Amino acid sequence: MERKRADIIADELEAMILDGTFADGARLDEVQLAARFGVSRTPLREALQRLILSGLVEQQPRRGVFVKQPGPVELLEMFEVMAELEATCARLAASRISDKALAALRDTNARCAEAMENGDSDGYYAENERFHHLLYHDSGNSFLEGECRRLQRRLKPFRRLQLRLRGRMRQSLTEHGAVIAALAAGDADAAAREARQHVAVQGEKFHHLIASLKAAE
Amino acid sequence: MERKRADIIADELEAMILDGTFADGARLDEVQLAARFGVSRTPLREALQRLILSGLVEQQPRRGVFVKQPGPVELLEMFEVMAELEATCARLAASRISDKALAALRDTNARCAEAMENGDSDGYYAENERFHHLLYHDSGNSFLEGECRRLQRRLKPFRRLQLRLRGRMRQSLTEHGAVIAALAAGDADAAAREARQHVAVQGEKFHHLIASLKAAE
DNA sequence: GTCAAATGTTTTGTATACAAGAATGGCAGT
DNA sequence: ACTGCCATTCTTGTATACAAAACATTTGAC
Repeated sequence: MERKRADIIADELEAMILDGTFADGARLDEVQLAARFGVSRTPLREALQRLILSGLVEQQPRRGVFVKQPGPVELLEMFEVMAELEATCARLAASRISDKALAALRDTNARCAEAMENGDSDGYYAENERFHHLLYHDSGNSFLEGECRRLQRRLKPFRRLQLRLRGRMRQSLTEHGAVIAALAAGDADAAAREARQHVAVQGEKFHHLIASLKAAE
Repeated sequence: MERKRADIIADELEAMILDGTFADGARLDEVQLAARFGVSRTPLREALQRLILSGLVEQQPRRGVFVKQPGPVELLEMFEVMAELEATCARLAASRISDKALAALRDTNARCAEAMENGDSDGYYAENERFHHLLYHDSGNSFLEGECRRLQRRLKPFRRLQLRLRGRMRQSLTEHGAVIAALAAGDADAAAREARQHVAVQGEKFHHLIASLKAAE
């Protein structure tokens, strides 16, 4: 199944925006980008359409598309929704999860611990992401799973920054453990609470996040 | 701010799909539709792109796009997510809602009651929708509000069907009251529970509806 | 010198033309 | 009669050409 060029370009553009290749508010010039990718405007516009709908850029009719990096408020809102979505996954998983899936969660968290001990930040990140994806899946609701993945993907770059905070990995690990324990006990409310708490960005942490963002500019 | 033709076409196509103008699995022929709307393939393809991303149709590369009506399982999953999203709105609103907003909710529900007494099904539907949109807004999280509206819009046609069930309007009204009461008391957990229940019931009712429809055939 | 109108340029939105892959139908061979 | 292969045709994907709207610049009047 061959993907079309527009798909590839959309992915590349998305990566570039998330990587900060384009500044906030920068205009994405169609002809310029078309030349850069070696295609005509048609597939490029198709790619832009996708970015518009995913919310990464904004279109002003007859004027062009501009990258729209989320501001502090919007970011906080998205994290809040992410926390609630993951809480929902945990709540549903509490009564639906299988022993095998529970074991997989434990296994993944063990690998997180291992990566932490080795000081392997990238490895930790990968296993952490796996943990969350497993949780989404364990909700037993594939639509929910999809929505979670979508939002997580959007928040990825900001989440990654958070990991830099000192001691975050160890704390995160403990929180994963709490979620697992609640799931094992079949306690839906506790599982939801722990998962929400794990993702929620609050007070001081948020300030740090904003500060890192500014520092990264 | 002038909308472009592609936007209008996208809306019309969406309405047609939701109205059942196209059967499930039907192919949307580009040239045919372009002729029908009196435009070239370019804006039409743009409109199709939007439908693809909103999940109403599915694209098979090099083969075309096909309408993808959600099956019973997917539908139940979506209702479940809707219930949880609205529960989240209620939870957040419980600690954030203003007296004025609370009054607006009460007001809207009163109009629901009025419509019910008049046997005005359409009026009830409109005020009910307004009630839910107010709740989304009262979450104080505009990103969440947007996600809720998006999913609600997707579920609209199915939601509408279930109003036919006997006694549904009265029950719905009572449930709205319970949500309002919890919000007034500032009880986040209760508000979440009531809102979740209110929407979840719709999912269950949907089962009944499916059964009735099949029985009626 | 400044403001404004007009023209020219750039850029988006749309139409059409072209290329390539997939479906279809016929033909031959068994 | 049935199956496999080839050619034709149809459809999608991409490039280019055209139209119209926004932006910039220049020129003219006060």
